[in-house]
Amino acid sequence: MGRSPCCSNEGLNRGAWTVHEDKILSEYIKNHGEGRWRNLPQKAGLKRCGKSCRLRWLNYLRPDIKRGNISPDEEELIIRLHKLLGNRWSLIAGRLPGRTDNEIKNYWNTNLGKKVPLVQHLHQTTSSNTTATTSSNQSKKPKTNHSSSSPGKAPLAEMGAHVVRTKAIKCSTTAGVFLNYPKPNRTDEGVADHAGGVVVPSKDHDEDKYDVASNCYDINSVVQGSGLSAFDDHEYYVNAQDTNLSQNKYFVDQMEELCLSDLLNSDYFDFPVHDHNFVDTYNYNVSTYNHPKDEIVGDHHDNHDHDLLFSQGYDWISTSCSSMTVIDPNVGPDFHSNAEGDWLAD
DNA sequence: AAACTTGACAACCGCATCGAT
DNA sequence: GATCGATGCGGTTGTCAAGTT
Repeated sequence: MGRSPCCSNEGLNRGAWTVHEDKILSEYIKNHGEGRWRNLPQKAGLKRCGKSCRLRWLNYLRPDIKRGNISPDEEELIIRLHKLLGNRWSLIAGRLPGRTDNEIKNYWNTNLGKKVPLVQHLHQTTSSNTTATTSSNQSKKPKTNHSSSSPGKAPLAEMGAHVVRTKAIKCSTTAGVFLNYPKPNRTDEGVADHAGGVVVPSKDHDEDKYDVASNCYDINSVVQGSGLSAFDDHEYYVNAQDTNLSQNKYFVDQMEELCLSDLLNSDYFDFPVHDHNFVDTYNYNVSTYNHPKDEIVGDHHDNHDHDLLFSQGYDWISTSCSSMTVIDPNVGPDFHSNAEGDWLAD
């Protein structure tokens, strides 16, 4: 019944790794590379389960691990990313070069989970009164006792934090909703930059993805269910190797300014327009946004500054326009949003 | 100084997802 | 399309050091 454990525990070491074990593992991976974790212990001569080896390598032995205290900048970024992404530790870690998901998770649980509710509360009480009413009731709840092991969960819910709710699906196929990326105006010449738009599910096709209980929308299921090409987080917007803190902060700024989750959590059902002209605009732009490993976009360009987005967009848009509402501030006439960034205003 | 509490972090576990067949 | 092994993710637990009583 059920699946068998990844490895038999018989005769295997558990608990803290010794220096000797670390050395064996490091040497083995240096010579043979990562992967094939299940067979690795046997081949390397370690009495550990493959999972344990993988974890040890990823969280501790990897050469690019950044050691030392979390800087204030990193802390701020963690807080903001957590507000946007929730407990998607691997995604958050992807924006913090050299940090591991485990490290960030631990840091959150022991530090930020306790102090962030206070910070967010202060921010919320001084910000404009545009948040959804569903969160306001929750924010008035007295602070409850939280398990020490997961202090980050309840405060977010109580604060009505605007988390993009997603399934705990693998990072490599996590869907993204991207805001404010450069994309073209349609002009006589063809392409010019302006503020980006938002892609949201359409009511007709994706209503079932809406979680009424939590007043959230399951972005992943929307994208997957719509037959869309999902974005590759690692490559598109969580590539630690290609990013730095300031870039990542910019990324978060863009997300926050437009209150992504407000939009998703609120009244997008009322958005009226299926703008196929805009879809055409995107298609027009596809070749501008290239990705190193992109095989969908035929043309290749040097511009990797924008490889955050749309290298798979061609397929994404062209195959799914019938089930998507594409919102563009410069195209659609009558958009409304709760978002504080009011480019969707009348 | 001993007992107890708390914090920090490493490690484990179960499950979801991917990708090959 | 179904199955299964490999992998990755997030929640949870275990352990130890530091701080407090």
